[in-house]
Amino acid sequence: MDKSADTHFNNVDFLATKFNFSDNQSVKEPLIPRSTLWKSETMEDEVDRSQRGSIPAAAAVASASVARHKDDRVVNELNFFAIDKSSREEVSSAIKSENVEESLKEDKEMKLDAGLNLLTENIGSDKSLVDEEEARGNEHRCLNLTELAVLRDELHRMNMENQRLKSMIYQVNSNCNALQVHLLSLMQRHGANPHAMTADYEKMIGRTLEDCEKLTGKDENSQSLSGDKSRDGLGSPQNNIVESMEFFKKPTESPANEFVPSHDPDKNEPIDHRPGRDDTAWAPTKVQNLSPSADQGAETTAMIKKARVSVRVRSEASMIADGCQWRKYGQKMAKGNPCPRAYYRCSMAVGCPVRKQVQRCAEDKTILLTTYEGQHTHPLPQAAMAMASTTSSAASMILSGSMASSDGLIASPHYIAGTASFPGSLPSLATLSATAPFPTVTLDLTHTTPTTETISSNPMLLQRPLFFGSAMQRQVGHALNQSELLQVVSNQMKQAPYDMVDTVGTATAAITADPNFAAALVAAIASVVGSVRPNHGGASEDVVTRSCINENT
DNA sequence: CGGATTTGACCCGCGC
DNA sequence: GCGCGGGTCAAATCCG
Repeated sequence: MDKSADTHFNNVDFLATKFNFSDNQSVKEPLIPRSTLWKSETMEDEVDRSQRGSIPAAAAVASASVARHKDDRVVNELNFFAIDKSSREEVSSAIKSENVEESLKEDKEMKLDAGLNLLTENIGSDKSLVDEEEARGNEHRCLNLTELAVLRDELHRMNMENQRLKSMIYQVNSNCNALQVHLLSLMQRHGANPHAMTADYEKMIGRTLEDCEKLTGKDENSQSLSGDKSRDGLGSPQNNIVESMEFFKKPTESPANEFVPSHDPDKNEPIDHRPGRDDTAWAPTKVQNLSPSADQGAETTAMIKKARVSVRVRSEASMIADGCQWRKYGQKMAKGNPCPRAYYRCSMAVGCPVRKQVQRCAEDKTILLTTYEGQHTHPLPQAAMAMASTTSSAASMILSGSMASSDGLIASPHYIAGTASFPGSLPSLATLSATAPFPTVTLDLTHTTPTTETISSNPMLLQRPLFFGSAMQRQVGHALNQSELLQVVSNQMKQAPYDMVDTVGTATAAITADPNFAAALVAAIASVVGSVRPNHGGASEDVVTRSCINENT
């Protein structure tokens, strides 16, 4: 991929994953990481303090900025943007000039206020020393009041800026979505011609970059502060892309967005597995008819429905914060574990089939094992995307393995003695178990820092410094909560497009060689590229899917 | 009062 | 057929 494309993905990645501008989410759980967001250490400390004190991140930013006065304001505001250098400079100059003007204006107002007060205080009075002191005191108070007003103004501006950034992120997300869908269509069209596909892909990247440039400052005034219009993509320069996205969605109803895009091996047609359209969506576990007599397609479908993703994290809390709303519907004592297993279902939308089980590890009670099953049928908040897309991509990976086998069991080349680890991921970070009743991918986030040996022995980790190992090493330096940890994993997984594009030629060759692989690959790429889709993000599971790609290429 | 949680009953698949 | 274990249901209860 060319450099510009890299930049684009960096921007998307940063905007989509480093910030959480969703109103409620940012209030409940600030997801601003330490490592890259703040340039000023002192400011970072302030934000950290605020987070510890449960002060919303936005407020923390505002207060930090306010505390710094005008000189630092420019830098602080710039830190909101993680855009490329040129865009940053443009925005910087724009904000600078704006601030200079505003500073002058504020100074004038202060002087004016001071003068008026003095006049008011001194009219018709003898200039005794006491009066003079009183006047000075009043003047001082007035100055403080003015400063307060200025600070309030500043806060207001920050809020407006936040709103604007929100809408920007939304539009960048739209771009990314369009990119994803376009890539899928290209893969389908040029499956036999990797070169043509790469050319098209680069063209598309270029076009989207242009749109991003427009977004990131060249036409700031056109950005709706309310965000409503831009969220819909109406009147935005991305309209054409959004439209094309809608267009490309239609044939398969956005496979990456919904449940696992699979192919009927017999008909070679996409199967709609979306739970909302599935009659058995609310009776998943009672449909355990994985009988050998069933045809391969039905078997695969059942397998997908039962595909699970487990996440192991160390936590004292009873449940990890994954951004979703859950309603507990049962609790059982599981055999061999003194800790009860709790059953939850997603309550963010009526009829959402996603369930999860939460249980403490019998061996180590500090480890919380959360198992997700199913696919959300509704938009998800940013914080929930990583986990949500985990299940779909895991299912797609499982699908790719099962479809390659004749007996419907997982037959991945990684599959050794029932459990497989994946190249490109950290050892034991992601495992696929076929010994469980249903295929389960386990993400073990209890392992914090990989050793030097594990990194050096893994070419994938050496290939790109930002990949899992090093990033985890850097970012797990401080205590992470579950959401942060998932974000770390998610962020690193969003780097996957580089590898994906690098291997796109060989991947295409694999597609042409094995039609069944196409479905899994499309799902994998969809979840990698489409990680910022509102109801379906690519994230930690990408370790699985990308590994699948690498393995098959 | 409405939504969430608790908890015992029930259903179902599986192994013996 | 029976018992066991996992999973779900639904009435009772809790809570904001």
